[in-house]
Amino acid sequence: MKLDQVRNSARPPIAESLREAIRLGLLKPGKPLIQASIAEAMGVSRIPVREALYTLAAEGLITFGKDGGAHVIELAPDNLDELWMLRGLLESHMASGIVRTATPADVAVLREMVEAMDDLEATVWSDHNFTFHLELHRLSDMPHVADAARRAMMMTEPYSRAAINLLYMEGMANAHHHQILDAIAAGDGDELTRLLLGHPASRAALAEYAATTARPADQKAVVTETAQSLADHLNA
Amino acid sequence: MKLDQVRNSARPPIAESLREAIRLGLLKPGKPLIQASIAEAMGVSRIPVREALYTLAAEGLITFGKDGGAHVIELAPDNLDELWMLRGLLESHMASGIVRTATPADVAVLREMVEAMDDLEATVWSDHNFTFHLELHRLSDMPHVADAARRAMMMTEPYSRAAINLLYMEGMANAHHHQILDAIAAGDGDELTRLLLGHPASRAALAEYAATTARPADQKAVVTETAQSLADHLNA
DNA sequence: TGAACGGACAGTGTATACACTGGAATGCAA
DNA sequence: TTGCATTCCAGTGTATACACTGTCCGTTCA
Repeated sequence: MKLDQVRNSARPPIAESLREAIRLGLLKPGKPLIQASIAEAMGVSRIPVREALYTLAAEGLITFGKDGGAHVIELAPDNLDELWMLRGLLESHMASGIVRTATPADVAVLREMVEAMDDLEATVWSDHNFTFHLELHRLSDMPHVADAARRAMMMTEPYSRAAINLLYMEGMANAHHHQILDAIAAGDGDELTRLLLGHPASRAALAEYAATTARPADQKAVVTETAQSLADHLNA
Repeated sequence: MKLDQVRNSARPPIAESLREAIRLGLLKPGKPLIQASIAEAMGVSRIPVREALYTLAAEGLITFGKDGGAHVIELAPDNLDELWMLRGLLESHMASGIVRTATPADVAVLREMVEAMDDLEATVWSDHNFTFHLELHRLSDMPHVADAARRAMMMTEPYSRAAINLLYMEGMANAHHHQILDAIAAGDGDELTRLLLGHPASRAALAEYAATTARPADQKAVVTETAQSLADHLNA
């Protein structure tokens, strides 16, 4: 939902900074999110901060503990498996829409993205991967399915990033992207469906990683300055 | 997400009343939701009302227009189709979990629900149908998939209810429920998957209805008193 | 020693007050 | 009558102030 187009509000930037900080693992799972600290970091009162927090809570990125305080969500390996599977299910469902609506121009854009990723190191690679999948979602022309998929992707992203870093499987992932691209270019919906369901190897790798640590690791990333300073302020 | 267990807050009841009023069609799509009116109806200030509104917005039940005001979401026929399909997709994915975890006691509970629905008139039937599906979701043991399915179901519910009323197909729907029940009792995951994807007849009926009117009709329902009085206050 | 009490404190929940904005209503001139 | 400027107002955004609650820690008493 494009909730972030409100008239003259300080809330959208707050929510977006928090989302980004969580997604990039700058704010670790379980970390308490103190309203006053966020307010201070963003230079506003607690009112818009609270509203941003409730938005994120409904998005599943944070939860309110028994103490009433907000915390970055913690995912058990089971949850990670489920969300990873869910995202594959939704993306594979989008395949038919993608092959239906993708124009040659769209394919060209995707090709550019995929080829640019061939040369990236793992850390920055995850950022591009994220964008690539969002673009696929957009092309599906199924806004609600895409919304659910994005939600699942946002929740798992900190863990996925860490797994990518550790397992260094971006070579494999890039091959996967090229296959996706070819299927779209060929208009082969069945093949695309199969590809987007997720290849077993990467799911197995992630599941293994999740079963052992289930915790995001520190990593470099392309970060907005406000998200970075917000995270710094909260982690201090 | 069980967001509604906050310490000592007036917000959860507000959000729940609004959800219910929207789900039951007491508040029509497009209806402006004036913060001050809701606050007055619930006997609180605008602050907790605003927070409830942002929660519902993230759930997709309301949107904020260009004027900055909140409105009950309006769904075009395309969106309805997509959401019905999405819900079917998610529920069919849950089939394996349901047959895995459902105990004989669970099946007995479901049987009681299904048999009770055989004798209900269409208006109240929808309420029980809603509960029945939530129970299926719970049994799936896939909380995040269930959450996405519930979300889709909440969004379409006002329209579904109206369609059920108009098309009076609850006989068919009840037969469907009995089949679902049998598949669970038999532990037949494949059959349950097929059933939960949605039978074409009902989807066709819904789609036809959506294509013509795409608007919920007035109807009787089992309503919480607070939701009813809230809706009355806002509709006055 | 150990356990119960109590007070400071950190943090959340929300009512009130005020600033801002967009649109509708009003009034005036041509 | 129409066009336009001005005023008003309904409604939102948010800062401030205060109430409440749970927790931690020191103190006191058995």
